[in-house]
Amino acid sequence: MVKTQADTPTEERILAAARKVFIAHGLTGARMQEIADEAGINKALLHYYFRSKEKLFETILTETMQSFLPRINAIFTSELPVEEKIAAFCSEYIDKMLDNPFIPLFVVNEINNQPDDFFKKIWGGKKPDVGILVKQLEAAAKEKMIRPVSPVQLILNIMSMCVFPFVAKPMFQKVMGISDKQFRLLMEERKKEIPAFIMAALRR
Amino acid sequence: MVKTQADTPTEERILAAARKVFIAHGLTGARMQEIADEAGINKALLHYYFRSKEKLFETILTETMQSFLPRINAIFTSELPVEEKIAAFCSEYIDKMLDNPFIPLFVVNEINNQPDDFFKKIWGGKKPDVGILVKQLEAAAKEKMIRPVSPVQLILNIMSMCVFPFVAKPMFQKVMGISDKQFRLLMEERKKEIPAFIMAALRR
DNA sequence: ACTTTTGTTAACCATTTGGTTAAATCTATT
DNA sequence: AATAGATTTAACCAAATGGTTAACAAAAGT
Repeated sequence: MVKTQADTPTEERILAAARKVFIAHGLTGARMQEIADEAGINKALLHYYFRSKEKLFETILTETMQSFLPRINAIFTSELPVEEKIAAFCSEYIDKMLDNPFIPLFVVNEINNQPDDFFKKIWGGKKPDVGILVKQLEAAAKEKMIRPVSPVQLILNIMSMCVFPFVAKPMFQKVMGISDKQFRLLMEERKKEIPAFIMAALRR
Repeated sequence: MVKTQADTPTEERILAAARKVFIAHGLTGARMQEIADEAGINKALLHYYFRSKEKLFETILTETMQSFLPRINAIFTSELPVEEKIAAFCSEYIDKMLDNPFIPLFVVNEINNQPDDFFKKIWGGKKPDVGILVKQLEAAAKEKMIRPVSPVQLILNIMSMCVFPFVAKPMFQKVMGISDKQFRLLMEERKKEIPAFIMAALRR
């Protein structure tokens, strides 16, 4: 006899349901009852396994960020040449977001609601280190490989072009009248388009 | 005798307070009591002047969008040459957002929460028309003025670079350790930086 | 078999929240 | 001044929500 749902451990079912509901509605918007229903269990069990809404949320948040940050950090701190580093970053980042399109907006919102809590809980103090990239850019500019640029502005540009389309996904889809499938194709295209665009702007 | 607050009409005080609270917390997060307190009036007055929370919200939303869209639309549909059009758009858009840094995230969120309602109420059906810009880009590419580009990708790039820094403002400030004043300076810089970056990427 | 521990549930509770009401106060108008 | 109309307030209400409790079921020791 196959119990496709019932035999997965309760705790995992809760986490899966909580992720879904929290990402859809955020911390304040999410309802404990909806999480319970989604998991197919009694609401009291949520408090049995995780003490409170906040605790449950924190668990999801940590878990989510852990799936993002390490690889990004690895790329940033690697010694890849600038061009490859940018390409790797864009490709990796966009791939991750294609798997979880709602995460960027979710993260941005939570940072907005409790900036201090967020960073302590998630990054344990170690921000992504862009120091190496900055040095690489300065070196490349000195060797006349690229035009001199403000590293801060460039990093802002790269991040913006990668992340914003996901934050504004519903808006773009509505304005441009494109389906989920078409959106995904556009983003796949961007994995090469953005690095090409950036390098075209940098080369002298 | 000067009553700096008391002599502004009640309705205006409500609108000002509502804008502040709604923009800070969004539709669901905002509390009617907080709006009343902020306006220094009794909560029942909110329902006396505007029937419900939704109605009040809709008023603010419409008002807010009306301060954004017309000028943007004007630039988009104008016959300015590509380069100037892009420069004008960035400068205008960033200026608007510098005056209301919270609006982009606010708008993105509300679109996410009720995509259909939003567009009907706000745009009355007429989306910003990028048709002219697309034709200009194709023409410029044919005349070898710029490299051929996917207009959709380019527009995505422009919008992203202009808007995202405001959506992610708290995050950037935390990560890069910059003050409000410094952030403003960075954004002022971007009004020229972004068009320059884009044109450098486009020119052949 | 029985006792203890763990897992699960329905019913309940206190607080918050959008919204209402009836009485009070203020402002014209006659 | 008296009346009518608009404005404002305190008290109240019903629904929703995070959280608790006490009783019950299922495993796990013994």
